[in-house]
Amino acid sequence: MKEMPKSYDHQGVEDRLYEKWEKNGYFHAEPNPDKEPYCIVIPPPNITGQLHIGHAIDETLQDALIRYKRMAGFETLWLPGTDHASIATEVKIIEQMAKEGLDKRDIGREAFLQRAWDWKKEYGGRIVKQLRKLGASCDWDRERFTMDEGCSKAVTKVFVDLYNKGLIYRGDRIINWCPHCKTALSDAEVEYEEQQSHLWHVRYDAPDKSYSITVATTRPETILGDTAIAVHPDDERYAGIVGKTVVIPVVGREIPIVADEYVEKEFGTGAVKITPAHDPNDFEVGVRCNLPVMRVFTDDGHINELGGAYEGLTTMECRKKLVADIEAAGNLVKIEPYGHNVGTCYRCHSTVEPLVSKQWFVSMKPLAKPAIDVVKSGEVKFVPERFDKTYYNWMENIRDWCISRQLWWGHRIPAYYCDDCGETIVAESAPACCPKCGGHMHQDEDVLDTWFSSGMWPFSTLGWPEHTKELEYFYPTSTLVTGYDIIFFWVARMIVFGMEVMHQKPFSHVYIHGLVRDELGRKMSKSLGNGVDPLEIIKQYGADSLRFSLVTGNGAGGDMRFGTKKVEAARNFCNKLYNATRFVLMNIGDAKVGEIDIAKLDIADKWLLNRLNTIIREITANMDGFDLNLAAQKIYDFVWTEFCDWYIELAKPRMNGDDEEQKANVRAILCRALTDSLKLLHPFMPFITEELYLNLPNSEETIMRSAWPTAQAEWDFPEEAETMEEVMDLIRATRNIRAEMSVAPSRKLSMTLVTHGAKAEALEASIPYIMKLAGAEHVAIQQDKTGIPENAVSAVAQAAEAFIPLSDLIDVDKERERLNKEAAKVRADIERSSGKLNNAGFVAKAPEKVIAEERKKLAAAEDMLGKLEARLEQLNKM
RNA sequence: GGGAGCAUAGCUCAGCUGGGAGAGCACUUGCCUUACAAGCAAGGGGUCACAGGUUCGAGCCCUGUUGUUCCCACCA
Repeated sequence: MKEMPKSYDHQGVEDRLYEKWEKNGYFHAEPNPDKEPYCIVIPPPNITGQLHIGHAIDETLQDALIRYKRMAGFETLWLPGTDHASIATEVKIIEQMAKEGLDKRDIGREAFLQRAWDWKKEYGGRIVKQLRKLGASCDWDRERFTMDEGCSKAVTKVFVDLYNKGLIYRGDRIINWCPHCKTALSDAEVEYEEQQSHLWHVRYDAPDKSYSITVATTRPETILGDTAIAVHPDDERYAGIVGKTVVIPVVGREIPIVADEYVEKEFGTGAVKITPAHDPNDFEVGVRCNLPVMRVFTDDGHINELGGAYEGLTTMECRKKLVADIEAAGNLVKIEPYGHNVGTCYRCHSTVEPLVSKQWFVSMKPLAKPAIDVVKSGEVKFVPERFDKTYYNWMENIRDWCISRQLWWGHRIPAYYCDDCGETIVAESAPACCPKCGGHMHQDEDVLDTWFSSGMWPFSTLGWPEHTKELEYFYPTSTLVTGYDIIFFWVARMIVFGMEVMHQKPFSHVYIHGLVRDELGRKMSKSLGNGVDPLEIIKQYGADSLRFSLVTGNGAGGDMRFGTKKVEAARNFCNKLYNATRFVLMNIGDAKVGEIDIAKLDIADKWLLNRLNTIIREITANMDGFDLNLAAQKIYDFVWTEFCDWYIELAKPRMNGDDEEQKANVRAILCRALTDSLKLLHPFMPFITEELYLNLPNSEETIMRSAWPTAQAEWDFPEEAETMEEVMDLIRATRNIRAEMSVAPSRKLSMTLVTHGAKAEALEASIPYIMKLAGAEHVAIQQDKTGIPENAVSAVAQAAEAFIPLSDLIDVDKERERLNKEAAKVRADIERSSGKLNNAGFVAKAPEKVIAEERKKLAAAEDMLGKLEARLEQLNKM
C-alpha cells in the first residue's frame, strides 16, 4: 500500500475527479423505461454572472438531491443552461460600448446584436465553468440557453398562441418606466425603497378666484400633466364645486373638479390632483371619469413639448423650478416633510416613473386560476410549505403582466405592422406582405421580458414544441430549487406557463432556500464589500468543505450566515474522514476483505451495525423529506463520534491481537461501515468521498453510480446496542475519575467491577474494551465487594460499579464531594420519575411504552443511588 | 394596511408527528495514546422572549404581549 500523507489535501483531487466523471459520461441521462425519472432544471444563471455564494447554495442543494436520487436508482437528469438576461446583458454591452465612445443607436440593431452574441460567446460560458468547480453533476450534453434556437421557437409559439387566444394584447396602459434603462418594467421588477421627501400643498384657484381648492402632492413636476382635481363624492366641503373648474397654477390650464370614491376624505385636504399619464391610481380615475391623458415626460426622464417653459428639463430640475414658480405666484400653501416609498428599477435602482405607454401585456387573471389550483390541490408542493401563502397572495392579486421591453437583446416580439394600413399580424414567421392591403410590414421593435422565456424553461429545455422522448419521459420535472426572492419572477410564471401550455404542472416540489448573509447577518453586496467569493473558498478549503458548510446548520427557507469558521469545521471533517480511511487501509494491508460474518460479531460490532442501520434509515427519510441539513448533521455525527471516536478505538484490540477470524471480520465491518458512510456523505461531499471510496477494497467504478446504502435486517441488534452504550458509560465514568483525580494517562489502572446478574456476562466480553479505553491493565468482575480495598475510588455506572485502588492516599473530601454531586443528580431523577409514576393521570393516560420506559429509568436510578449511598457511608467511616 | 418568519448555551444555529435540552465555535483541565494536534479525553455553561391556555406531560400545540427581520400593498 502506498504511503498516505497525514492530512487531506483537496488540491489535485477535485479537478482530476471532475474531469474523469465528465469524460466517462456519469452525468448523462437518457430516457430509460426501466427506471423512474428524476429531473431538476437549473435556475439558469445570467450570462453576465459570476458564480457567487447565492449560486453556490442553490447548486449545492440541487447537486445533493441529484446525486442522492442517482444513487437511489433513479434515471437522474440535472439540466443545465444559462439565461440571456435581457436588461442585465444589454446594460453591460452598453457600458462596454460607452468606453469606446459608442452609443447603441450609432451602430444600429444588427451590429449591436452581433456584439451581444460575441460577448455571450466570450463570457457566457464563464459561470458554467465555475459550476464545475463546485462539483455540479449536470448533464452538460443537454446544456441550453434561453435564446438558443429551440427555446426561441418555444417563446414565439407561446406568444402567438396566447395572442390568438386573446390572452396577450397590446394597449396603452400605465407601466413602470426606468428612465435609465429606457424600458418598461413589470410590476415585479420594481423595488420599493423608503425615501424622505416632502409633501407640497398647492392651491388651485377658480378662473374668477371665487373659490379655490388645495391639494397635496409628492411629485409636483406631474402638475404639468394634471387633467383634473378629484374629491370624494360624499365630501360636503367640496359638494358645491364638483363639476366646476380650477386653473393649474403657473401653467394656466383649466381643469375640472371630479368626484371619485378613490379619494380619502381624511387624508391631507381631501382633494387630489389627477395626472392619469403618470400615476397608476390617477390612471384608473381617469378611465372612470373619462379624463384626457396628458403625458409630459420623455422616455429618458425629461419634460416634453407639452411642458411649455419647462421642456427639456429633467424631472428633478422641473420640480425645483416649478415649485419656485408656484411659490412666486403665491399658490404654494406649505411644504411638509414626508416619508414614502419610491419605486426603483431592480436592475439599476433608478427611480421609476409610472407613465402611460403602448406596450404588450399578458392577461393574467384567467391564467392564474389553474396555477393556483394546482398548488391548492397539492400537486405542486412548496418546501417549506408556508411559501404557498406568499404564492397565493401574489397570484390572487395579480395584475396584467407587461412583457414588452424597449431593448434589443432578447426575443423580438413576433408582431408585424403594415406600413400602409396599420394592420397587425402576430405570427411565428414574418409575413411577406400585408394580407389586407399587400403593403410592406415591419416587425415590432421591442423584445420580451427575460422572465417570459425563463417561464418556459421546464419544457422548452426538454424540446417543446417538438414531441421529444425527453419531454415525454422527464416532464413534469421533479424538484425545482430556488431562493424565495424569485418566487414571483420565475416560479409563479413557470407554473402559469406549465398549466397553460403543457396542461400539466412543471414540477412536483419547489424547494425554497434563503439568502446567504455575511457573518454579521448583512446582505452580501458590492457596496459593503462583504461578499464572499466561492471560488476563493474552494481554492482554499475545497469544494466539499464549502458545500458542506452551506447545507448544515440551517433548515429550508431560512437565511443563513456564512463565515469561514463553518468552512473550517467542514474542512476538519474532511480530514477526519481521510484519516479514518487511512486507518482502515493501514489495517487492511494486503488482506482480502470479505463479507461480514454475522455469527462472529461481538457486542461492539453489533452496536456499530445497529447504529449504522439507524442512520441509514433516518438519513434516507431526511433526504426524501428535503431535510438535507439533518441528513448532513447525522452522517457527520456518526462518522466522527461513533465510527472514529468509538468504533475505531474498539477495533484496535482485535486488530492488534492474533485471532485471524476476528481480524477478518473487523476488517469487513470497518470497510462496510466506512463505505456506507462515504456513500451517505457523497451527495454533500462528492470529491473526497469518491477519492476515498476508490481506494477502498471492493469499490465499484465510481461512488456516484454505486447503490445508496440500505438498512440490513440482520444488523438490527437493539438490546446488544443498549448494553454496549452502558459499557461506554462505564468507560466514560472511569475516564472521568482519572481526570478528576489527575491520574496520569500513562498510568495503567487495576479495576474491579462489581455487578450482578446478566450484566456480568456482557461485561466479561467487554473487558478488552474497558482495558483499552479506560487505560486498565487488569480488570476483574465479581458479584460483591469482597476484598476491595477501602480506599479504592469508585465510578458508579449503570453497568457496574468500578473500583479502582490507587496506591496514593485519596482525598476523601474531594471524593465525597464528587459522589455527593453525583447522588444529587440521581435523586433529582428519582424524584422526577417517581413523581410521574405516582401521578394517576400519567399512569392512566400515557402510552404503555412511555410508562415502561419511565419504570425502567426509575429502577436504574434507584440502583445507582443505592450504590452511591453505600459508597458514601463507607467514606464517612474513613 | 395585509401576510410571513424569527426569539433555545458567550457567539452562530439544529431540535421530525408533544414523552428526560443538542452541535459547531469560544471557554476550563489534562494529553504529541502507532489514523488524525485540522487531533484525543474529561468538564463548565440554558427559567428554550414574556403571560395565559390545552394536556397526565409543552422548547414543540392554541391565544395574547413584547422585540426583531422580511415580503406584499402604495393615502396623493
